[in-house]
Amino acid sequence: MADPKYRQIADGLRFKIESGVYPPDQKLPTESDLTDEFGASRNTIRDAIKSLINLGLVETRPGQGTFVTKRPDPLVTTLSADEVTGLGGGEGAAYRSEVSEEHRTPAVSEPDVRVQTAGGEIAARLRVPEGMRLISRHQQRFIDGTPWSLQTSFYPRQFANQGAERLLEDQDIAEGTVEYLLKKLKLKQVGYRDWITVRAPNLNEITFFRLPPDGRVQVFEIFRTAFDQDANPMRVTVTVFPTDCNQFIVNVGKVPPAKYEVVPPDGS
Amino acid sequence: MADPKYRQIADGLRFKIESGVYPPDQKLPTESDLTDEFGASRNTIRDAIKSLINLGLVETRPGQGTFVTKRPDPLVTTLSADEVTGLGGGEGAAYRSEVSEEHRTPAVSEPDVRVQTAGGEIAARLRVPEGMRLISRHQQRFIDGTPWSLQTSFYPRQFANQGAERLLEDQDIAEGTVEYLLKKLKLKQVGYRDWITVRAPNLNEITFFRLPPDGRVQVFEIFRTAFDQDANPMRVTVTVFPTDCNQFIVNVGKVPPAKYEVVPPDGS
DNA sequence: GCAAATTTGTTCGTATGTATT
DNA sequence: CAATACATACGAACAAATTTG
Repeated sequence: MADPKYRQIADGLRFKIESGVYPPDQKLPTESDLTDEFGASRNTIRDAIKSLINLGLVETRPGQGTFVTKRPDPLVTTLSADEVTGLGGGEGAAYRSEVSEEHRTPAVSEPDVRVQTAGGEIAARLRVPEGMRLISRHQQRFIDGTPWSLQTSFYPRQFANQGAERLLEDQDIAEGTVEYLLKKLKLKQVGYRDWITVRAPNLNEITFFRLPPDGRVQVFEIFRTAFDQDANPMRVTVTVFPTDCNQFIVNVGKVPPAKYEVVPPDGS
Repeated sequence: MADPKYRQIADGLRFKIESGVYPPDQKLPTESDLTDEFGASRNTIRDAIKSLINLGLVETRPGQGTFVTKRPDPLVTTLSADEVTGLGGGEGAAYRSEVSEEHRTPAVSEPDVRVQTAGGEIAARLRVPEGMRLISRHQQRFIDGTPWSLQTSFYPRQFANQGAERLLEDQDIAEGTVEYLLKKLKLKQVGYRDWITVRAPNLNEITFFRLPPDGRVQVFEIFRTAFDQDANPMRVTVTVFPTDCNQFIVNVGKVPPAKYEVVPPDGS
């Protein structure tokens, strides 16, 4: 009798879900049925169900019931450069998203461009003093019309004075900023580092991605620092994705395409 | 008056936390103080605090109070191979963990070795029929004595018959399995693919990592498929890390060491 | 070292609101 | 419109952990 009652109930339901007694999309008994089944009050049943919601195992729909969740097809994004096209593969226009079925159509908003001062996080990655002026270019990305990622790129403000004026214009740079900066500033991107973190979403992100407001769905935050031929950071791009429908691939060395590894539902 | 009261309270507290009125480690007012401050019942206050817990903003300690969380130093692991040592950097003995201070000492348990049949997930990645017999080698990894990761590697069962008998022994393979398989089976690992996902922890993981049992701290699950010189999968390694104290780095092309990018607390 | 006070954790009861069928 | 099912909110009681006197 160590565990509290709501946890015992949660574990009991969890076992039934994970062992397939309640398969995905199945409706669980109603709260009042569970009240009888477990001999607990409705509030205690609800505490148990809340913890299953936190685990992502079930979702509740007012007026309908509680249902075992079925995860949506994940979007898979490759972070490493394409072996064939070489460095920068997937850069500029968008991250490449493979293993996503062909009928998926990406879209990008026009950038929201600002001049702002560098905060600690960005300043450290760009290796500039805190408070320096930066150009930030913020874009929203969609796939099949649904919000997919939020992306912000930061460049030193002086890039615009040194010939890359279009960084300050709120229009997409069609050839990609990698090409553009090479052409205008002779800055050649020779590599990049992706720094992958996971955190709770902020209010903006909850709104944009339409996440549950309690923050149980977290987000990837990926910091991409791009380096020029002198090994200096030339750009920092921060991209945010919900964790519940995004996965990432990193290829190292010689590897075949990922298509072969697409996987049936469930596993472990 | 659209939002429910507990959410308004949560947003109010959240704002105070994010704007620094309540800095990290600060104790929030007690539940009964908040009851007076917001004119809500204790249960409603508790609902608000629960949602802040889900967001990872606060933690409660029975008998003490509610405190603004302070995130621990993350462990940063590089997934891409080392530029200098070439392919396989960080393989065999352990993933490399850089930017972790030098005084951190890793440890690995002896492997738990089994012969089992391939499930869908692993079978697809190893490109073998489901139900085929596999050798699994499971290890627990620690840093400074605290649980860090759970790792399981899968190999085709017949590798042991073809000369790599030690795969079946429950002892660490000191030179690393990459070297061992090259020596014994002439299988040269020419590359690997890491597939990065995030999910809720299962009961094993909650126990091992000592995560809160409600699953609000999720885990990275990284599938590493290693390929041989014929572009066939020779190994699948699944590693699980808690997301709250682990981050990952991917280097592509020519990049300087990551040390420069270590970042002060907070940011946005 | 112990008892009291403080603070959060669990459980129940009850009432009312809102979404769906 | 009525019935069903989940969501929110309040009140109350006791338990468990911790600090304080």
